[in-house]
Amino acid sequence: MTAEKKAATPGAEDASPDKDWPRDSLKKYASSIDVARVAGVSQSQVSRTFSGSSKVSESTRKKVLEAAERLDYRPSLIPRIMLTHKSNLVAIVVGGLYNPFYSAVLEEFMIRFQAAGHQVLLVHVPNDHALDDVIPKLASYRVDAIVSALAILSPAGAATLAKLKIPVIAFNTAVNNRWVTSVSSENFQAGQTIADLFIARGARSFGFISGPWTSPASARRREGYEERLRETGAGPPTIARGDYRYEGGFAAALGMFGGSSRPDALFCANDLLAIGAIDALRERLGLRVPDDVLVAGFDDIPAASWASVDLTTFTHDAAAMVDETLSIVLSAENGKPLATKPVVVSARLIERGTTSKDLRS
Amino acid sequence: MTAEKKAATPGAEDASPDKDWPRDSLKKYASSIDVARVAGVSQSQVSRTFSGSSKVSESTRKKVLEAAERLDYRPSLIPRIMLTHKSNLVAIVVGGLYNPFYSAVLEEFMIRFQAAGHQVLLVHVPNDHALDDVIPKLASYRVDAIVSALAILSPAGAATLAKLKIPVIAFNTAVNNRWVTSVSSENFQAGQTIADLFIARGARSFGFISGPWTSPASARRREGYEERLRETGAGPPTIARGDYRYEGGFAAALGMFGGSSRPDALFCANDLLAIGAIDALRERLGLRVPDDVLVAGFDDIPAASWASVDLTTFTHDAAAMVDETLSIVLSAENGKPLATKPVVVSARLIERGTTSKDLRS
DNA sequence: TTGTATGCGTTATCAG
DNA sequence: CTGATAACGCATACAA
Repeated sequence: MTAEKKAATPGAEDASPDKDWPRDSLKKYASSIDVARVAGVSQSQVSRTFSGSSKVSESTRKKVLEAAERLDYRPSLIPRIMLTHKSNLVAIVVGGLYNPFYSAVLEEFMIRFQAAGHQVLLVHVPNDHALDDVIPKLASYRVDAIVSALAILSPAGAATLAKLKIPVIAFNTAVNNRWVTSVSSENFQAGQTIADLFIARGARSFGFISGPWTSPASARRREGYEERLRETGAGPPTIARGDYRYEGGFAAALGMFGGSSRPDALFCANDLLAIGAIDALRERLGLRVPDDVLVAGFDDIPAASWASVDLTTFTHDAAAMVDETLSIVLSAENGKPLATKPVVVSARLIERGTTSKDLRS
Repeated sequence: MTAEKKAATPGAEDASPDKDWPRDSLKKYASSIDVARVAGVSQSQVSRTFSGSSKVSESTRKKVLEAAERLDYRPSLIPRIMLTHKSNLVAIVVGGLYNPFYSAVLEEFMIRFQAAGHQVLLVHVPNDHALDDVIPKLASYRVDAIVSALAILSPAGAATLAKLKIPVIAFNTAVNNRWVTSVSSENFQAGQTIADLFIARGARSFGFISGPWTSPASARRREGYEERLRETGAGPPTIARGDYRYEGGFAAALGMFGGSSRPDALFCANDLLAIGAIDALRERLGLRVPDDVLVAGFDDIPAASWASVDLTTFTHDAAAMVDETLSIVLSAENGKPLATKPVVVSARLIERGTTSKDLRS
């Protein structure tokens, strides 16, 4: 049966003209074969005209372009994926965009990847565990690489990813192996730096509001902070757990400063927590920042520089993060294994109003 | 030549066993043929096992699954796209994620689309004009639909889209035709509502800080505001142009309130502008909000509910927006033309502190 | 139930 | 420079 169609092809150029297109309703796009037929050339020439790889005479080129225009032809990239085993698709996995920092990084990535000729497949996973549900989908779309902006990436999740043999770049994760490269900011150093700053401003008692316990980034910032406090002979900080959100910072600060003894310097694992904490101090507890309490955050989200907030914080070197990631992805495309060392990009202190007071004065 | 390979297939199951896989370095994934060979069944059976559409005997099913496991087989979706002319890919076009409202909507979309079995291709375009560069790419990836969160969509851009015969859902655009459906909030009514509220609070002179002139959403909000002010006999509002960003609101407010005559009620086209304006009033001009000036915004971004901001604003019915969009996309997939009427979802007033004062008291 | 053959829309190879 | 043809990996109609 099907052989019949085939058999008819040899002389088909001039066969049933009405059979040209409105055949099946499924077909939405003209194919190179359709174009070829209309232009009166071979399909190869159409392909060559659009890929530009090979030479085509000006006359055929013109005929092809005309026919293509008439049929609204858009070459499909799908078959190419099959042939080359490269989709030019990069998946970005995010767990939530409520933190403006992630939005900003995501945007940066989109721009850069597009510029490099990649398309971005955006994937949302509510939590680390759900990763297993999404991964097969990504593999099925043959993404070239996966960038995980997930705050946390469990060893189990990492294992799932590793099985796919797809290069993975993960932010702020402890995992790092043949298929997973970790990219983080200088979290530990930032913690140290803030401790130094607080001490220089005359602070005597210290507080820290963390992200989720599972967040390596939060843990590292805290470690640096605690270590430096210990080194300088200051007492250990009071710790409260937040969740990286405004509300978490607000509630944690209420708890930490509601009692009798209160810290006079507070480091928060991110800006959202810090802003929540500041609001709790000012609006609910009647404390002044920085006159009574020094506060610092991390991320340098847009709100941190608002006049009413003016928060001391750290900027990630977003450009470097993206650069590194991009180069990892690109080199991985040549089949090379990933760099085996975690990548660390700088975090720069931005001093603003919330630490501008010398507590001894 | 190639025919030889083909000819060899019949008895190939037991042929050169080393030829099994590490053939070409390009190939990263096992194919259904590889699995079939290892399992000792036909490729069809592998396909059937994974698609689940047809019946497969328990014994073969088991053999197939085992082989697949051993080879880390992940069925590719790419060929299916070719067969069905459906990619299950939906493109979301964004112009910038600096506005938390967009991030939130984007996240909502991702979640819903994924739940509906679609993947999201995220595309960034710096401006309306650049849309033309990106569209062909999207067509080449055979996306099923395009959701444009671009604040503006020019008629030219719309025309480009229409040629592709890809369903487009655009937010807050004036365009609406066979291929482009517009989805917006009740911008006009919101403008009226705010005017009413200001008047009820005893305001006498009014101000408005707009988004970019090209933004239809901003224009509609202003129109409703102005119309109601006119109806009630109040003077026309002082207008300043912002750009939907904090800095724009800050600068615009400085200009509008820096002179001798100043409005005592200010409506801003979005929350970011409003927050910028408030900061300018409080931190730079020494004015009190709401005691001296009432302020309202639009979007209900997270920061609007921060204790230090406490901004009166409007929430979009994000869930409805996504619902509508999703149903449009899904129905369009059956080849039906798009709904010809623009979709309007409700905007609900959220009264907060920045309008809590009665100016006459 | 299972196997065979064919097509989807490209690119690459190989003859002309 | 041009045309035929073989893949790529899967789904499906058809035959067995």
